[in-house]
Amino acid sequence: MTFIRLIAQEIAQVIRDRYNIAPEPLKIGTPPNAALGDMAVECFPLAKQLKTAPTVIAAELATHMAASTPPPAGEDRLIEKATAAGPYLNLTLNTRAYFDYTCRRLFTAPPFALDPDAPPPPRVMVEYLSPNTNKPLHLGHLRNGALGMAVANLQTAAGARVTKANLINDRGVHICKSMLAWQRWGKGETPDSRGVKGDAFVGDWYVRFSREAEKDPSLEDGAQAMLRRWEEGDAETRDTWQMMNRWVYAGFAETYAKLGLTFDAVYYESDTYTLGKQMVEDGLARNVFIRDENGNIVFTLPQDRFGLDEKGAPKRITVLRPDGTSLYVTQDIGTTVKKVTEHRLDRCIFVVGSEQQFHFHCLFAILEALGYAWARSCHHLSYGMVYLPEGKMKSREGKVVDADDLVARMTELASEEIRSRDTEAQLSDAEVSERAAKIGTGAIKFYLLRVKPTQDIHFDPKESISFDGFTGPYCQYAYARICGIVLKAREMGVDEAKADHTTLGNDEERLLAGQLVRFPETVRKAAAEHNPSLVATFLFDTAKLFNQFYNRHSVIRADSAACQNDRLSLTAATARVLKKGLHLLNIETLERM
RNA sequence: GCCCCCGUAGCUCAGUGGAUAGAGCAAUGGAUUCCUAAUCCAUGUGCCGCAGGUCCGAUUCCUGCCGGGGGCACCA
Repeated sequence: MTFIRLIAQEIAQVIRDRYNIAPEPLKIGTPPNAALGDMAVECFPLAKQLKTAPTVIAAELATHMAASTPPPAGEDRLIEKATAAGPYLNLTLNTRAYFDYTCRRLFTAPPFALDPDAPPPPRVMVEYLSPNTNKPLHLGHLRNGALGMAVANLQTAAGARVTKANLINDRGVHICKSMLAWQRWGKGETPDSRGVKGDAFVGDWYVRFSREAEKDPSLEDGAQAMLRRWEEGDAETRDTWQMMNRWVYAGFAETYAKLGLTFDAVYYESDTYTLGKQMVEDGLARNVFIRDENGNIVFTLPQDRFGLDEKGAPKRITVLRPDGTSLYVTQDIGTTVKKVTEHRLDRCIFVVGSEQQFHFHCLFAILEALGYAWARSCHHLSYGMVYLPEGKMKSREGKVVDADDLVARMTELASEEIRSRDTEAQLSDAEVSERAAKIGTGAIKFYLLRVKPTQDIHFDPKESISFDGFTGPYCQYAYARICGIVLKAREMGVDEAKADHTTLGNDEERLLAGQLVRFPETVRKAAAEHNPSLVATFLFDTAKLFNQFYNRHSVIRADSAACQNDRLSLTAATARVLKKGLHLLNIETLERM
């Protein structure tokens, strides 16, 4: 049971005592300043329920609590004092119970510890990244990857059994373009012979194709012809395709490793693109689909959710062409059913940009019409675009922020920063690059996750990404600083296991505890809403509250041994929260910075 | 035309049906004999896009409008 729920429970009991009603779920907030108390109960919902002014209720509850019999000696009540302030009931918590919970029990309840009574965990697939194999990853993929990993981690924390999937778009005319350009102008070069990453190598040929095709439009026909040869299984075409894809995968693997992107299942569109046709045929036989006047098999979109078209007729989408060739949605029908069946999924989360919202609305409506009950728990995690100052990124023109370049640049910046404070040059090159990698990628991931997914991001490469303020490194730094304190304090014999938390209670300590105690609810909410930015802002606030505490109070130089132990205990609890939270965002922690 | 997202401080963004709407950046000044100054403290600005409606109370919910972005299948 989380701390906030314990508080709510205690208040609910008081309300039952006083009014003989079962209150609606209570909202526990924080008073505007620490002097008022640790937590606040809003009495507005009760006012509605009891048909009494909220100010009267707050006052009556405060009086009732003051008059009630204290618990037996040696047993702590959570709420020590309750004061009415207008429509609010402000609570001052029992110091010992408050900090004991914060420091000792925060991770003993869901979402961090399994509830023995919980039903079996749902099986959830998070599908993310979904790169094309004709070019390297760019900033948009970084946002997708950061979101996918964080959402998967949050689902796991919330008790799900998660499978992370990557559906690689390894076929199609865009890949043929890279192949064609390489065949025509590549002179047998390879990534090795040119000394570049395989994905960058293939991407260069894609850009080259686009440039050449502007001068010579017949190249487009050449790419189409190559796609036909690919579909016919032409050996030479397939060989080239496999070789170039292998180069790309080798490049991707390096990028994944740098960013900590991992997958439990990989699907290739070359395997799945013919799926779904049979399901469409079956659906046609069951009248889920109809054949239109042009011979297309079409699906009529439910009017209640999709409205009507400009002519006032129900909207339709084609799910299979007259010649039996499939479409985007055809293969997604097949692929989704395959994934759900293979992994016995209860839910599917698709991390894909907002420009594909219509597609997923259609896909889910079709799956539902086909009779799949799980279709209702499919979710398209739609996120906003990443813009550059000059507008939308365009791979064709090479107008993108390359993922590897950005990682390299941020890592280099971090590295300079580390060296500038390593004045005695004691750090080895290996140590510097290890720290720089964690800080550089941490900055990027935090930057991409700190805004809610629906928000577009305007990325300014000139300003780049900062290490100060609302950033990943700020949170990492607070953690590293704590590690320094813990190390030093332990050397001095300070022992948080001996803490009884009775010496704590100044404003900074209370505010910090009030923050830490809300971590489980924050994680739960972030998981439920698929919104990692809630965790990012929470971590920043936590680090900030810690820094404020740090600035005014010393652990090592505390007045008494008891206080040293208590403060070390609170400090260590903060470290656990920061570490867990950063890991949820797939950001690494460092013990020294 | 229809659908989705966004509109809050100079900039980038949080936020909530309820206490005085907050952070970061940028600017200015200050703090280190002391646990890491990638830190902390102080100083300012807001018709919360506009107009209605619901409500005891709306920046938050509803409707309409304005502005920006994305999408509207037979490309993926």
